[in-house]
Amino acid sequence: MAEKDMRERIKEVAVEHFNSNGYHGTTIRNIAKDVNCSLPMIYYYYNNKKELFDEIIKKEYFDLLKGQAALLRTNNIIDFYTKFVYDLNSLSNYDKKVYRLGIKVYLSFDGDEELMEIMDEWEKTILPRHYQILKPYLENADNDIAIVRTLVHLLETLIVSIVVKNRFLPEEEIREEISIVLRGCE
Amino acid sequence: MAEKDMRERIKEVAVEHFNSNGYHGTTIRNIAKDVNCSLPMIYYYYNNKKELFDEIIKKEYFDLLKGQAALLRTNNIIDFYTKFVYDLNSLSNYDKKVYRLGIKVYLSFDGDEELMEIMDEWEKTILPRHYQILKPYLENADNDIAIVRTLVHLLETLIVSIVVKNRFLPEEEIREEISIVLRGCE
DNA sequence: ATACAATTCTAACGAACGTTAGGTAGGGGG
DNA sequence: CCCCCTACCTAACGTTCGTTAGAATTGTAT
Repeated sequence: MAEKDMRERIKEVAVEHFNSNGYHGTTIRNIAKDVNCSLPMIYYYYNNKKELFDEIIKKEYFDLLKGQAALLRTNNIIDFYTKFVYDLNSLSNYDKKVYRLGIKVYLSFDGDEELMEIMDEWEKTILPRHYQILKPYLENADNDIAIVRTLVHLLETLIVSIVVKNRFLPEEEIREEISIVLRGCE
Repeated sequence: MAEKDMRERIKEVAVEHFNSNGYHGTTIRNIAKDVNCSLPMIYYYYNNKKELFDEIIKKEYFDLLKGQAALLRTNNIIDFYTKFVYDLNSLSNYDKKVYRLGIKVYLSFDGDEELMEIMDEWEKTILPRHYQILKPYLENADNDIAIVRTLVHLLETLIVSIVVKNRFLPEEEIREEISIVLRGCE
């Protein structure tokens, strides 16, 4: 009967519900209804509601982030960052929802203290990572750290636009904005 | 017995709860407990939970936004935007929470369709407004619209940092980032 | 065929939810 | 003194929640 692995189907539907209604707004009953299984089925695969939510953030979301962070870069830094953002447009619906849910927790709009701490740890790695990427292109800038910070801030909004607000951002607009911040670097 | 107007006290506590636990995570009982009043007291002043939430967004949040939008500007555009962001640091705790809650609805992490539509209407006014402010300083730029868009995007992240993540942003950092985007304008 | 484990179910538990019915307390005007 | 309105209460309604007990079903190895 199962078209896919039941455990996976539950997680997919859960992502949808947590995304639309938040942790507290999501009910196990509604998940079960959409999965087309009985209610205790959920408890067969996940010990409780929180464990289901945690697995989505800890596994799915961070897998996504780490995949992104490991992208190889071209030799043109503006191309690289443009592609980095633009490719978010074509993320699968599932990945987009996972991403959105992660950002929700990152902004402490959902989830709990424990997940927030994991987010904080990750956040600390962001600036240094981009500084490493950009360093070669910023050698003749006196405000290199500020430029990296500004770029990361801009990226954050662009990511939110695509993933959270579910807008499509044209490549040209992304390139324009990144170019404005990285003006003078090449 | 009432130190303040009861209706106002309920709203203040409600802001706190909606902020920490979201709409679905907030219970009328817990609000009543923190207000130190009985449960039906809430229903004496507000018809139901949703009306309480809606009043916070529709009145408190948009009052805040409109107050911000009406700020007078100095003759130095970088000073103006730096002050615009920096002043968010010293928002009252209540206002900060209202702001945070508004952004949560804006990102459709909470609230309902109806509130989202109000947010969309507001959002449409943002770019034109800043374009009007910046136009005089951008006359010799060919990508003026892109610069305005980039600045608004940067502002969004800075606002989120202060209001949502509850960080303090030093004036100098704000000024640096805004200057990078507005490089060449004065 | 039979035994056993993995998978899925029906039914129900207690607790907490939003909301309401119907009361009490107190003060100001007649 | 009594009436009535405002402000507040206790108690309960019906519903839905997360979770579990325990049985039915299915698949698989012998």
